[in-house]
Amino acid sequence: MPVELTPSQALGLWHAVSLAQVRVDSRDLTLRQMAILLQIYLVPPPHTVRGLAATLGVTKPVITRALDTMGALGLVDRVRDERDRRNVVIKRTVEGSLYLEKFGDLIINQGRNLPL
Amino acid sequence: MPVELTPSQALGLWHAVSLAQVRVDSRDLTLRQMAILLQIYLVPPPHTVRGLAATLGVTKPVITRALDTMGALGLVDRVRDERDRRNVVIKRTVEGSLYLEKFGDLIINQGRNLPL
DNA sequence: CACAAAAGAAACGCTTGCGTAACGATCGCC
DNA sequence: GGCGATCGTTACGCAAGCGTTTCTTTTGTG
Repeated sequence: MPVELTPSQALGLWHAVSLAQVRVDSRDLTLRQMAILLQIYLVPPPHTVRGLAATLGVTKPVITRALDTMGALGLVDRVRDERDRRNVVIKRTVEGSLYLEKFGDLIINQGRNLPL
Repeated sequence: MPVELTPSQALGLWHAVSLAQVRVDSRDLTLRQMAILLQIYLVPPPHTVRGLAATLGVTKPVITRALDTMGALGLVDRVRDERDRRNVVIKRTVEGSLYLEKFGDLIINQGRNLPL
């Protein structure tokens, strides 16, 4: 189910959401961190460092650092894969789900209130 | 003209756009920087450091630094206000317009290609 | 004219992120 | 059992961001 947007709506929506999010939450995630977070929560598991790095087109340390940061914020969790102990499986958290749920609501509301 | 989105569409759109932007452009603007940039380009001028700080709910140095960075990237320009030389007026640039135009297209295309 | 107020920048010490390169742990396979 | 390959992390030197405070320039007002 595609979403059809005009250029003005597209940028206007991004503008309104960015602004609202900045005002409401001092956590200033980079676009990369946001992409990682959404990938983890919207795409079926399992997620690994290597897989995320390939998906995002960035190096592994970038993923490691983002997981450090977002782990400290409680947004994600890391668990060693017992079947192949070289791997780390990235887990979702309750707090992360809540964070994205609120963020989704924000998008919906800002979209609804777009100026005509 | 409001945009009606389901929770899945809202987060899915943000996910797809973030991912595509990360892959296509190594410039990793923070959410704050993006909010500032969009504010400058979507809201009628003039824009000042003080005004942006108030709009974003952040301190003035945050704006100064963001303008430094984005100025170095060619996305914005600063000009002293000749009518009140304490002020600095933030100007749009051709490169900044291009950047946002491409970004808008990206949003539109990702919205159009959202999974059903 | 003097002087407080205002705008923006710069300074300070700190934190976080970067890319590259090196590292330890673990696996698969001969 | 040994050994190259793979996975994630750590180390390194550096760039950029943060909040707070201080400074410089300019304005307006008594």
